[in-house]
Amino acid sequence: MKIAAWNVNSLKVRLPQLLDFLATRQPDTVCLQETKLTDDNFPRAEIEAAGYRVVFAGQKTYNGVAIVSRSEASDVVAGIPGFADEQKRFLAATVDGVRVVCVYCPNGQSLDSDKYPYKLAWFDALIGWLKDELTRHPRLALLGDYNIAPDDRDVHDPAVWKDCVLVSEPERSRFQSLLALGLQDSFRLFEQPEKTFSWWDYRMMGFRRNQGLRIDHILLTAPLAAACTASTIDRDMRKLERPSDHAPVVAEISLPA
DNA sequence: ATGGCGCCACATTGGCGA
Repeated sequence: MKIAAWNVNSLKVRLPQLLDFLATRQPDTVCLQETKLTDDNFPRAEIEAAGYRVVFAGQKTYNGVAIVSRSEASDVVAGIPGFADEQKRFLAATVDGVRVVCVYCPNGQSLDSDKYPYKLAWFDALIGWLKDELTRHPRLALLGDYNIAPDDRDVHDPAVWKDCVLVSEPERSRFQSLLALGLQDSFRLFEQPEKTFSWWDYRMMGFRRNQGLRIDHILLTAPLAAACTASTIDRDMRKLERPSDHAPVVAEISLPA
């Protein structure tokens, strides 16, 4: 199966690109972030017409997550259980026997912002929930926009970004805690070209100059990682007219029947 | 020069993203 995560930065604007992505890449499951749509405005009919099902949790203007899948999603959970949060950033569902967890992790804005401790607390809640969830789901994939570049290899200019939000030690420590739960970074299971990123600033020709960060990830439990045959970042989607600032992250998994 | 781009909304400017 092919699974993907993509921060679309407004599904209203990016719907034609999503439909193109579904048609040309033929993924089985796609986790979307930053749909920026209330549920009553979600383009369910267009996605279903493309042969997919979809579950979603959205709000006006900001955030919003969705899981698009060929197969039906069951046991859908919106919001991290036990963590009170108005922001729609978390959606979990079981698809094809895999627990799919779609996350739009907080950005944090800057280390001195109120949004920064919220980001750390949000990750702590996610980690706490996962610890329990993993006991029930040996096949679990955590996909989305983590807003963390885990390593200096994931940063175009580590000196410029040193100690900034997205790379700070407390954030990277949260990412390491996810790995300590037994999850594996699918991208790093394979040899990868240097300076491969998933996000590039719209400004200053960030994409043309490849001034980016790798902040979108697909983490897999051991049984899925063992069955993972490829993990890539689909840079071509960033080359389109009016692109999202994020490119989709893709993992291919060959599970025994 | 702390800007630069893109998206959204009680819009023609400000909040936010990363």
